[in-house]
Order: sequence, then C-alpha cells, then structure tokens
Amino acid sequence: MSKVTLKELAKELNMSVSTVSKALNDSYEISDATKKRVKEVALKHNYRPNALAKNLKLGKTNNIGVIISTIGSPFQAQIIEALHKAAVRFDFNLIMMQSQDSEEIERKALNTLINHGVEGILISPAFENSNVDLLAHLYKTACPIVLFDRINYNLDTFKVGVDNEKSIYRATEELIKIGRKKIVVLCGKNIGVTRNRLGGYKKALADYNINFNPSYIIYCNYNNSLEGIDRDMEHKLTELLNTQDPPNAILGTTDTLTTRVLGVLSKIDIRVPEDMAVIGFANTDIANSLNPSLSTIRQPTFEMADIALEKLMVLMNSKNRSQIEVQEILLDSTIQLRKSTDI
Amino acid sequence: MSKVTLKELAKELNMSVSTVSKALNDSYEISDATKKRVKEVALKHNYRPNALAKNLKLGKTNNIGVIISTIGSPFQAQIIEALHKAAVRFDFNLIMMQSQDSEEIERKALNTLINHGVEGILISPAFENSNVDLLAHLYKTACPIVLFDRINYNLDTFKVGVDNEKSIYRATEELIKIGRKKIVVLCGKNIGVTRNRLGGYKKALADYNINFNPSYIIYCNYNNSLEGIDRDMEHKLTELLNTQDPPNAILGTTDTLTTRVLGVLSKIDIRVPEDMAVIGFANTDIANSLNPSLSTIRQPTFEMADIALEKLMVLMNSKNRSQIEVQEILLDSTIQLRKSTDI
DNA sequence: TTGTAAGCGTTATCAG
DNA sequence: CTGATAACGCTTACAA
Repeated sequence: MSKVTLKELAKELNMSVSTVSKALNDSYEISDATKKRVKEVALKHNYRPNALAKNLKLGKTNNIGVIISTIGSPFQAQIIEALHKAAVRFDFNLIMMQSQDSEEIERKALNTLINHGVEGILISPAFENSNVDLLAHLYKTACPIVLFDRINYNLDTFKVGVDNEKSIYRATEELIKIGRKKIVVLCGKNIGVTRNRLGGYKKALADYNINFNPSYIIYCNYNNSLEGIDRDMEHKLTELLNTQDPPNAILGTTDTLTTRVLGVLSKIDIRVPEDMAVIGFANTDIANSLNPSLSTIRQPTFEMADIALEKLMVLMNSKNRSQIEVQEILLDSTIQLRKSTDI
Repeated sequence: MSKVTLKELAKELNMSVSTVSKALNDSYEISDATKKRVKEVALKHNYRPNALAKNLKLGKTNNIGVIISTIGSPFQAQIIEALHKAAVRFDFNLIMMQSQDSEEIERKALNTLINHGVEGILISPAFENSNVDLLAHLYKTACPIVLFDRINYNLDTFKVGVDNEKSIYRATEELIKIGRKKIVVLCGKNIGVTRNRLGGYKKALADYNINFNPSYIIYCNYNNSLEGIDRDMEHKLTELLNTQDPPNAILGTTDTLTTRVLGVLSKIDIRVPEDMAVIGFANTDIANSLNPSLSTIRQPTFEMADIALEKLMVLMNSKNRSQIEVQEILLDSTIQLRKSTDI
C-alpha cells in the first residue's frame, strides 16, 4: 500500500485536499502555477493515489475476472496471454481463476471474483452447464458475463468459440480422403464441446457413407495426471486394436489428448502414420517438432480472446444489458496437415 | 458491482448499520436471534459486502501482483498455474501482468500493480536489472517483492530460482560423456540467467580440458516472432556448420530455443542425434513426443512457485521487513535423458 | 481560482 | 446486546 495521502500533501502545501486532488487531476479550475507546485511535491513524495478509495468513490474497480480450467495447458495459456493483452489495452486488470474442471472450485472462484468487485467475467466453464444457476443469477444481479471456448452452455449471453462441428468435419473428411475410414475419436469426459465435435464427426461419416461405430469413441478420464491419461488411452486403444475391426486413424478432440497420444502410440509400437494416421485439435507451436510432425486443427486463440473481451466491454458499457442482442460467435479453425496424416 | 448495501439491509431490518455489520461478521456482541434474522434478510437480497469499501477501511486489498514475461509459454504458464494455486490457498488474488521482455511495459505493469494496491509483488524481471531502481524504490516505499526464475538481479530480497550453473554443468557433462565436445549454446539475448548458465558450461569444459570456443555461443534475437527466432537460429547454425570446426551438439538455455531448434535442424537436414545431439532446458510435458524425443533439463516450477509465494508472505506478514534475513534459494533441476542425446 | 463538506460502503470505538 | 458516529482516501458539488 502506498503511504502518502492527499491529506498529507495538502498539509505540506498548505492547501485543501480538494485543491490538491483537482490539481493532480488537471482540473480546469486550478491555475497552472498551483498545478505545478502540487505535482512537484507529489512527485517528491512519490504520491500514488489509493486505488481503493478512488474506486470506492467512483464505483468502479477496473477489474475483470477470468475463469478457465487450467492455466498450464498451451491452449489455455495462449488464451490468457491474449486476454491479458486485450485487457491492458482497455486499461483493465485481469483477475484470474482456475476451476480445475471442478464445479465446486469454480463456484468459489466466482464468489471470489464477485466479492472483489469485478466489473465483468469471462468464463470457460468447468463443464457443460456447471454452476449454470449461479451464473444466470450473477448475470442478472452482479455483472455481465461472456462465455468463451466452452460455449455449449445454457446462458443467454455472448458466446465466443470455435465452430467445432465444422472443424472436426473437415478433419474427419481429411482422414477419409486419405483412405482412413476407421477413425477413433478421443474425447475428454464432461467437456461440453464434445457433443458438437462428435456431431461433425458423425456428419462427415454419414456424408461419405461410412458406418458409425460407437466403440470408436473413447472417453478419456481427465481428472488424473498426464500419466493417468496415458495409461487410460493405452488401455483403451490396445483393446480396440485387438478387435476384428481395428482402427487406422485417430482424431483428438483436445490439445492434451492429441499430443499425448503420439507418445502412447509409440510406446505400443504403432507407427504413425503408416498404421495409424493422427490429427487433432492442438494449439501448441511445436506440433511441427512432434514425432512425427502432427497434423493439427488450430483454434484462433488470439481472435477468440479479443472478441470475447470486446463483447464483454459492450455489455459493461451499456446501461441496458437486456436490450443488447447477444450473439454466439463461431470462429473458424485452420487445419494444418503435417506428417501424421501423410500417407 | 453488487447492489444491496448494509444501509439498505439495515433499513429493511429496522436496525442500525453497525448492528447489521456486526451480525454478519458474527460478532460476540450480537445475539443469536438477531444474527439469524440479519443473515436471512442478507441472503434473501443476496447481499455481498463491497470489497472495495471493506479493503479501504481495513487497509488491505488481498491482491498480489505477478509480473512475468509471457504467459503463453509452457514454462511460464506452469509457474503461473502453480502460483495461482498457492495464492488461492493463502486466500489472495493474483493480478497478473506480462512484461513481454520489455522494460517499458514492465514499468507500466509495476505502476499498475502499485496503483491497484497490491500487497506484494512476485516478479521474474524482463531482463537483468530491468527497472532495478524502480523496484528498489517500490520495495522500500510500497510493498515487498520477491524475485523468481530470473533472479540474477541486483535487489536485496528473496530470490527463488534454479541452480542454473549446476544444471547446465551436468547437461554439458552429459554431452561430453557421449563424446560430443563441440557444443553450441543457444542463448536468449538480455536474459539475466544466461551468465550463470554459461558459467556452468565453461566450467564443465574446463574440468574436462576442452577449449572454449566463443563462436559456439549463439545469441538468438528474442523480440521477434517464433518464425523470426527460427530464421535467426537457422542462419547462425548454418554459418557455424560451414566452418572448419562444425559443432556436434547443442545445448538450449530456454524452453523456446530448445524446442524450436529441433524443427530448424530438421529443416536444414541435420539428423538428431546422429549429426547433432541436443539437450536443453524445457518444461513442456511433450518433450517425450518430440522428434526425436528430447533430452531435457526440467525446472521445478511448482516448487519454485510455492516457495516464492511463501517467502512473499513472510515479508508481507512482518512489520520489520529490514530485519528479515533474505535468502537466495536455488532449486535443483532434473535431467531427463531421451533420444536426442542417445548415440 | 481555491476551500468546505458530503459521501462512497465498510468497520471500529464507544456510549447507551 | 444495540446504536450513533467517526474514519479509511478519494472525488465533486457547491460555497467563498
């Protein structure tokens, strides 16, 4: 906390607090001479206005809250980086919370944010409709909320995400075109976007007259450590490979699953792409250096963050939130084909 | 911002503001019956105390600031994740700033944090002694500061980092042991830790009676895009490979450089590890899936974050900061040998 | 051009 | 056990 206050400056200057305040804020009411004197003394004492008092007075905190599942994943870290840059541009601070995919932790995070007076919340929910009642209530009573990334959520506000159905459709199509029709899909459990992503997959299969095989959908347990996910994938993939209809392609629906599966396949001696083509959602910059280089569906993180924040600003700046027509904004992802699908 | 205030609750309850306040805070002075009534009404109106007013009154914000260069790199994202978890444990909020390795942006970030009343700052400086005067001044006048990761910095406070000299010594030793003595070191420009890391490298060479070749130290321009770094590395490596004394090993001193160089080498048709062994600092979980799998020096991000925050708390909780004996805490990294050094 | 005073929403002191 | 009042540091009518 800063030490020297307006009052103390005023005493030293033999002026009133209000004069000092106005001088520092360059009020038109104050003479240049006074302003100069005041500013010199303020500088000398390294005066810093107490943001708390100022915000209390003005009724605003300049804080916005972000809730995301984990910061430490490349995809989410990119979003946070972009959100932060955007927030700074708008002169807002970012208070960051991670839900760790838990509704309980998410609830606490929301309460913390509200208690600390954030003026808006950006959230990528723990899972589909997690804390939906609370969020709806906060939206009405506390502050505007914008959903990003995980937008399969029953709240009537701006949602900014990726057109998952389309993305996965195109990835599936890509696999089909290179002759791989037995396509396993790796899904995270409880992840709201899964449904859309699966939709695109099924649609592509249907359009190309390929039967949908439900056993090709693998739900990976996401609450464990990375090693746990690896073991889970290994177990389930091995099982599938021993059936009469072993798959010849894998589609990953999350960053983690997509990158981890390469290691798993290598461990169980499945060659990529010869035995198994692999493509998946991933935003890591080193897909290029993966073994083999990984074909990826890349989500536009920066664009997503920018738009999400911009829409939040729209809501925050409007007096009549209910009058604003909210939209669901779906961004296009880009597919980058590399060695893992090159047969 | 929340709407209903103590005053309004008091009016509805026909009590005084202070009674309501005390009741909500479970003061011993208030009867259970009153507490019950008050709490019911508060709940009904979804009363949330205004953190601003409370903090202003109590003179504390419960915010701590973190400054880091970029959030979007795996290593730094891991630190932020860990710091955040630790902060939540201590019931503090994290306000996050990124300096983007710029002294100017860092300065602004510091001012923003101070203006918003953070009670402590954790910083991994933009570069060696960036804003050192400002930081020293803030430490005296505003709030405690703890340095982490980039701790080669002239400020007398707690510093929590990795024993870089030792780490790089061991990595260099590893390369020497597999017969690779012409070792290029990839350094980031302006990165404070570089000096220590180079120290370990030179010491290992000396201990094994190998001549130090200054041209093997490559400084990569870090301000550019990833592609810029790639081009820079490609250019400088190609040059070196065409000399009479082409290198046969590479040591990366940062996450980015280490992972990117694999792509660069593949582009200029240098085989790893046959032509060039590679090892480097990297905390990404997918080193295992890299092409080839990458031998890495892993820094203990979680431990570092925990200790940094703990030390900050020590400073924050003490009335006599000058009396506390500060330490420089050096954590050990772990070396994980994989294919890129397996010859 | 400058000063006085009220008030933002709390908590704390002290009196009843 | 409850209430009136001051105070935190700042901004802003309004008064001088």
